[in-house]
Amino acid sequence: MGRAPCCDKANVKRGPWSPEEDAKLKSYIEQHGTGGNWIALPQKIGLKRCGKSCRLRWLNYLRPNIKHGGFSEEEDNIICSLYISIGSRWSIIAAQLPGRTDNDIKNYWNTRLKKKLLGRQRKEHQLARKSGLVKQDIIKRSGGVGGNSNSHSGILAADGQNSYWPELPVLAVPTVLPQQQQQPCFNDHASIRKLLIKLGGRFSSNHDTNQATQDSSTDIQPTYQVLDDNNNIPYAATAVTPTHQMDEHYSGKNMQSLLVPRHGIHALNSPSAPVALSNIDVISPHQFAQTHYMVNTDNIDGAGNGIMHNMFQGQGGNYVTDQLKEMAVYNNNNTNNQQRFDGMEFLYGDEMMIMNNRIVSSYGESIGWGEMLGCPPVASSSDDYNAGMDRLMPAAPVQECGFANDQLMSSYPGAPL
DNA sequence: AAACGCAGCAACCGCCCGTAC
DNA sequence: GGTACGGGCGGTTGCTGCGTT
Repeated sequence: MGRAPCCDKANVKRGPWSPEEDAKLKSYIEQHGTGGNWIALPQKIGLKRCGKSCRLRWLNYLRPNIKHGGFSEEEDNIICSLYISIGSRWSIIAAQLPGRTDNDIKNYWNTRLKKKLLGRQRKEHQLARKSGLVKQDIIKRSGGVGGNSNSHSGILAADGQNSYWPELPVLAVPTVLPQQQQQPCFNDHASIRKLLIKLGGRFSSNHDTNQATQDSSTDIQPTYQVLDDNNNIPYAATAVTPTHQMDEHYSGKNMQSLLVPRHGIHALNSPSAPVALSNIDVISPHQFAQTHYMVNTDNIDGAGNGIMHNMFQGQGGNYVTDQLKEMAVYNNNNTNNQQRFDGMEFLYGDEMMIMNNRIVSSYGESIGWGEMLGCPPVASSSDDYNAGMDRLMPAAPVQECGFANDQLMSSYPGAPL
């Protein structure tokens, strides 16, 4: 059944907004708010516009504190990191960048970042061809699945060099897939994400491509925790952003406002990425497994306590909270796995499917979530989970594990409800 | 100087989801 | 439980300005 249009298209004005229209809309909303009904709003103020159009105009342009253009390197990195994690969910990405709108970020991605990425990819490809044999040898010696200790590398490299993105574990997939011998095709999210992973997320011009090709597979770097004065782990942007390069928003006095509140959202046992839930799984498969699902949503205060409020002010606390809750639990739903797995093929090759919670590759192998991500496959309780994580990452402290609720804890992939 | 092509961005479109009835 | 409706979102379109030929 079709839907009735939200407005009479014949009688509404379309196209660019005039200053007069802007002024009308802005002054009305500032005085009266939206009244909870965008459809009725234009009639109230005598605008011949569709309600949806008014909403967009307000959200993307007239709303206070909107920033346009001038994206920083840090913002680039955050956008790319989140793109890897969650794909083109621009509204969630926008929630991480104060003053940015989803539309702005979407446009920026489509018109600039993607091209920037392509430019780097060409360089990478040339270098990869030169160093391909050497790299394979190093991967072989470094141990492959599980035994690869670089899978929980940290925010900063041991030598103090920036490691914008933590390294990803090298999985025991065929080292060179047929597709990888060709120029990648960037016609879908998955391909772009694969490239992002391959590049290690380094978009900064001060990162030369040599560095990029090396540290994605060869460096074994210690983990650094960035803690605040109260031994809390600050905002997850540190995972993608060296502390000394963080912009003012994420550093110094503002850092305090970004701290995860006690008993709030916590990334469990995440050595390098203390990930506030909203940052989801910015980084490594370890973190993808852990931070994505280990969420004590009971303690998320949608009304805006602590980090949630500070990060999402103006976004509607409950909205973001709900988004995050959704992400925290989705993996319990097999039907969602396929959708959510889109773009994660980089973990196990291009051809794969999910059968009974196991990922089956085109190579006839089957691994569980936990195995694939280097995590305990099943945690039936918080103790089990912690034990498993201790085994895997003994050096990584558990910060404020929010195990107030076993149900949410069990949303770890493969865990029982 | 004119024509053309391209990049950037604002706005629109259509679908999905949550909610009220 | 089914339907209608509004809000929200991601994808796409089309306009504008700038650079190149």
